[in-house]
Amino acid sequence: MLGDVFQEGHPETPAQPPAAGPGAPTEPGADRVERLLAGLNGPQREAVEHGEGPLLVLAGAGSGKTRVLTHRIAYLLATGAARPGEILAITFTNKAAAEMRERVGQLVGRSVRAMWVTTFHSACARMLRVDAERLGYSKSFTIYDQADSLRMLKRCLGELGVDPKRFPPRAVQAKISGAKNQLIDSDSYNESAFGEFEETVAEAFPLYEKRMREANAMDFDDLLVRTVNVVELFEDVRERWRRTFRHVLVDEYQDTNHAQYRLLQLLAGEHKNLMVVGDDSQSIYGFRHADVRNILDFEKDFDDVEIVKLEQNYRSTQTILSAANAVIERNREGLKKELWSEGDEGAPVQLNELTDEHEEARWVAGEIERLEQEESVSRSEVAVFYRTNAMSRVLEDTLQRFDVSYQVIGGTKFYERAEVKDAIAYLSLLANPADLVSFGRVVNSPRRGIGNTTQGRIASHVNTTGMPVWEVIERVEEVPGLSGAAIKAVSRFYETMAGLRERAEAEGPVATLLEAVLHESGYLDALAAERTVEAEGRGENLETLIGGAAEFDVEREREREGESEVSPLEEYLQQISLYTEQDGLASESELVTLMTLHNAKGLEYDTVFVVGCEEGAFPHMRALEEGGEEEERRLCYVGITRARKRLYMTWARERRLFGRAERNLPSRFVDELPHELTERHSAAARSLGTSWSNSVASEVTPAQSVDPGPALELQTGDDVVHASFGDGVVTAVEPGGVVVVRFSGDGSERKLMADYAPIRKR
DNA sequence: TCTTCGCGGTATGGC
DNA sequence: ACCGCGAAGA
Repeated sequence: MLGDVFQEGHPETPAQPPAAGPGAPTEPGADRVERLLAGLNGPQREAVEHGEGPLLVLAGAGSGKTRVLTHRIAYLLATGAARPGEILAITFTNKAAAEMRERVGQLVGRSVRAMWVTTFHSACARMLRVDAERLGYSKSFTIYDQADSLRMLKRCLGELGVDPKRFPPRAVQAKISGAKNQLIDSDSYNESAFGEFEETVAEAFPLYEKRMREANAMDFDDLLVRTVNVVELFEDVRERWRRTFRHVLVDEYQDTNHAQYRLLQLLAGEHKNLMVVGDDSQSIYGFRHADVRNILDFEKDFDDVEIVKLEQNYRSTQTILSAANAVIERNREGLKKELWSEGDEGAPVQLNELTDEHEEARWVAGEIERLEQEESVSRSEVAVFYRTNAMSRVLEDTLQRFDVSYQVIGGTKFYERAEVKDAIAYLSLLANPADLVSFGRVVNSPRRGIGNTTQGRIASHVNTTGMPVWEVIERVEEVPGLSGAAIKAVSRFYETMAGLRERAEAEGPVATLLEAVLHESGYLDALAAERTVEAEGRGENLETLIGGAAEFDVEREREREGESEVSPLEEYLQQISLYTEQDGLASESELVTLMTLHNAKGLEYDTVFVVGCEEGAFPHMRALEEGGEEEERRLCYVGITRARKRLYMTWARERRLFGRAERNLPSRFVDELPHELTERHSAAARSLGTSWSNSVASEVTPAQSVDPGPALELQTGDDVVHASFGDGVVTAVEPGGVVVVRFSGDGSERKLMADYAPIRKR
């Protein structure tokens, strides 16, 4: 669904797997049920066949949990226990939702269309489109992402005269978000606020809520909290959704927070048809207030819970599983589970020490090339995981230089680019005339001579009168203190927008509207006038955006034959505001996949590299400070268990952070791996000539043969390739790792740091 | 009002 | 190493 906007076409799913056949609907139920159960192991079958009432499936990594969920849904349909429209299946990420939808579709065909298979946030947004008016929002409320919400909060803090140096807006935002996820409102927060900082938060909290409501906007937390509010406050709403969702299924239950838990209780507390699937060992979202206790206490929270444990792993080699088990065993908290497999022993875990992040990246790139050439490993079956997004940059640079094409999941997202946010903000303002943050974003972009002063006066007029910003600019002459020039500029802006608004209200295709917006606002003209490569790139991004909108239009036409309660524009905005780039770029193409460990959950690859395994980086220092060692270890467990056949863990002795070189020890998690499962290599020891570690098996460094290796090895006469200067030849090697290279392109001779310059041997 | 420059904070993770 | 913001200049 969401994900489809940018996914390759629509693989118009033939939707009928061999099992169900075209005759499925008329096939006797018993047969269909038998086919659904065939191929499931004992515990899996038990979970699928579960009758009414709460069910907890403790599913170890790779134990076929999605299979159980999808088959359970199909089973409910096949046995007549539920109709498609009565199913609510919740996951945490859009990617997981898209996959689940696809796989359910393969089992049950087009009836998947009537089901709600989505994320918590999407489900809530959808429910709120129906009922938000009960809480004083209009249906067309805007969803603010973290950046938008921060802008709003900064505005509020400014209004209160809070010094941002003493009370960083981000910290205030985190506090408010934390409170909301605990379902603590601003009044109760105020009562328990302690100390200067919390008292400041207690002051900002209600104002922020007020301004958000005036802007008819919700942040991500609001989506959950407001849904809980509306379901809790209004009996008819509660009854409606309870009747609608007679079966609720939740994936990754270990990652639910209190608000989500409460919502599930409200929706499923009565009929109790709640199936939750999860693995406490993979609980890695404490930072966004997920509470492992939810899964640990599920048995106590509901009566007559059936528990099924899935421990047989169908994914990884025994070596990888043993490594995972060894790591997770160190945690004190958690339910005992032991993964086992009928599969092969497999290759040992490869541990590699490198001198710095550049060498690490080169090593990974070289090893990917070697695997491809010597073991015919497809690049699409290779993934590189890192702890923080910042680590992707060096990897990206290096892979590019090695001509290894890759895709990055997450990270700087398409929808977070300035030009894309601008375009969306125009649309948001058209859909929601009170959207002050979007107004602030677009009113002077492109430049219209409406600067900070004018904007500030408009904003405070909005605050004092409580009128939507749209109405304020419609009657801009009433805003106190504005110069004649400012009034004129704002009026012109208003006229343009009013024309666009009429088009929006005609409810035509979103793509057409978006194009009109970009043209008539002068946005494209301003871009064109820049005449820079960057501006060109931004133009291309906007074209991509329009293309995506066009796909949305087609999809909407086809999927929902006009039975939607909201306008196409509103629906589009909702979709993309919850969309994060999972890059449908397709797994068929030969791309190596890069992502954070958090993003990796739920995925699997033949070959996995976990880079940056250093104390301080992973486990991350900030996480350790917050007492999150166990969560970091679970994150490591998640990373390890993604690998089917080959697992590499690498670390760099030195890594640049904020431009400063930091020396680090290998991650404690590396040391927690039993020696008999690993093979340890060190390129660092060799190139530096010294080693801090005796455990380095220096005779086992076969990977070096294809690694372009530490550039220190360059000799006069070597042919090299530089990322930007192209081909060249080494004319001299100087002490301190400096090489002199003459480039054939322009004949220039340059001194380069062999270790850091983007060069490699030919 | 807009643009440029320089400083300082930043980069744990995501819906 | 990069981005955003404020101050100062145009």
